[in-house]
Amino acid sequence: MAPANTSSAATSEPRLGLRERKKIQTRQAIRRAAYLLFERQGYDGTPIDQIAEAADVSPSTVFRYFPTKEDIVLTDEYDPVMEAAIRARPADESPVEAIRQGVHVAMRHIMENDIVELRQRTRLVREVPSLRGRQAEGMGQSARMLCTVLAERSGRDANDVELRVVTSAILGAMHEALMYWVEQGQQEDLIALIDRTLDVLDRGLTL
Amino acid sequence: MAPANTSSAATSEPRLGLRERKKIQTRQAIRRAAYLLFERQGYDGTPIDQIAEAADVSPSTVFRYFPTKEDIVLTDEYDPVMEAAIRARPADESPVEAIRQGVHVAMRHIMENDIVELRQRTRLVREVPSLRGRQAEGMGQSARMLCTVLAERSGRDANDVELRVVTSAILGAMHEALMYWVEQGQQEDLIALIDRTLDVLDRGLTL
DNA sequence: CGTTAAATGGCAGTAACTCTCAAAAGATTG
DNA sequence: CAATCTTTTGAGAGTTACTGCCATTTAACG
Repeated sequence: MAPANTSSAATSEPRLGLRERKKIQTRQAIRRAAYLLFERQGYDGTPIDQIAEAADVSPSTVFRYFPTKEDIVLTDEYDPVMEAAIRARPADESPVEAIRQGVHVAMRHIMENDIVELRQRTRLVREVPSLRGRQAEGMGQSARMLCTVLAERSGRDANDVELRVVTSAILGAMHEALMYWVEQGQQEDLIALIDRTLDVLDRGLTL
Repeated sequence: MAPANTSSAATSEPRLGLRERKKIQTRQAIRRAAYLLFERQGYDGTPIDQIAEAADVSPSTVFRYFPTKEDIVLTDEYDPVMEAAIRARPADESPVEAIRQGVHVAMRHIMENDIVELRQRTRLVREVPSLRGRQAEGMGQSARMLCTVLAERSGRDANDVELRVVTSAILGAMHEALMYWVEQGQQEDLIALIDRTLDVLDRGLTL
């Protein structure tokens, strides 16, 4: 199998050493193999050893790249994107509105690059309890990030209860919207759905 | 051991058989032993075998009572209490308000019975990632329950997106409040804190 | 008391990790 | 280019949560 360098992201970046390139490649190989096997025989039905074999690396290496099996599925690097997007918004905007814009940007980013993976991943998260649990962890991280950013904008402490409550509520709501989306067969316009979700929050959770 | 309970002794509750009583007893023994060991040597530092030994049962039995180690920590039976409380509220009350009242009732219930355990448990949940993840699962259950109840009141479908968003946001927010509470040393009045949290939601997540 | 059903304990097996160490491969310097 | 240094990899042994299976004990019931 030839490398085939599918990344296609205008490789104008600083030339990475061979080591770095191989690392990225291996990482991708493992994830690809895993997703394929998960699709075919389910998450729980796929032992790490088998993933390792399919990706042509040793089990040790799999664990080196992904500390837990869940991490193979749950790896998004969109937090920084969203963070940047929010920072770019005017400081007098309401938290909900700022986050709305941040999510819009991150969403467009995802849709362009790997919407297929988003579907697959969300489906897995929905079905496998341990993944759902792990993702909640990730949301905790995102929440802390949002708190920090919003704290700067509003001049509050990043540990302010109300601030933390706001971010947690928003993330909880959006997660639920995502789940709804996959349950419905991912037909709806995701951005519109998220907007509706944020509207509900905006108007004080009235029905 | 002689039966001794047969007729004369007014055994308070609907007379449980010896079997049932022993089961409850065993369950409690395991949990007590576990909490004690967790306190002393941490959650991850305490293998099931040790818990079994301390509770004077076999490891098999531990797994029979608690399908996972996490379940030893996370077992609350307050959902039904809250459900009943919400059902008792007038149907024209807003979701947030109804849940507020439901939480009040459940909280009082907890405070009277096992506030010590609440502290210990919440502390554990805060510290141990796997527990946090598992608890998120539990919140999912609670969310579905709330959806069902609120659906009846509002005449909506229990699967309505907005309904689901509302419950998820509320639960996410309350969870965060609880975390804040333990972080601050559990000094504040928990009920007041939760009220503040719900107020934030009520006014549309403005700061 | 004898029979039945449930709870228990022990044991073997699986799978997700963790640790350690030696070999292989990329980077670096003379 | 060779020698050395550093990073990545693979292999093996060990831990622990969990699953199934079967024999034994123990409560329930006629």
